[in-house]
Amino acid sequence: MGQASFDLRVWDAVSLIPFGQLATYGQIAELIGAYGCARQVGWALRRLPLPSAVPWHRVVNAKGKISMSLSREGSDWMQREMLITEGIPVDLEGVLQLQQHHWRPKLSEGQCLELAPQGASSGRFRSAQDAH
DNA sequence: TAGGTGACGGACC
DNA sequence: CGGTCCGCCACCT
Repeated sequence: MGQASFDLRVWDAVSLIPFGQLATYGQIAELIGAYGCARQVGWALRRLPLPSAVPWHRVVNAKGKISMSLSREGSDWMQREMLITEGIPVDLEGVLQLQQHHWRPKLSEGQCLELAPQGASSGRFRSAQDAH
């Protein structure tokens, strides 16, 4: 059950990203109180059924690139198309101008999620180092 | 069951 | 800039 709620929290956070803006995997992890779990955010998005109303395409890696991978079976290229349609230029390597479109969530928005239930606490996510 | 592989990220060179 | 390592942990042999 734990994983399902983690996925929902990720999808909820991603849904907050405004049109035309971008967030990183790590940023989403931090937003839901799972600092350091960027990799799992990627898995949660991988589990998102497509097509979806969740703006999953607005999540890129911290290097300012779309994470390209054959294992994505084309969703990476779809992501590129969707971002371009939103007015965010992306080159053929998946590189984009993260700084110019980076979403800076307002404190109030983040608080809503940080206070959200952390699931039945399977103890899977570090808490000791959350003191970031 | 052990080991390899990532939709990650940060440190370091 | 690029490349390597490492911590992380879900998934898949």
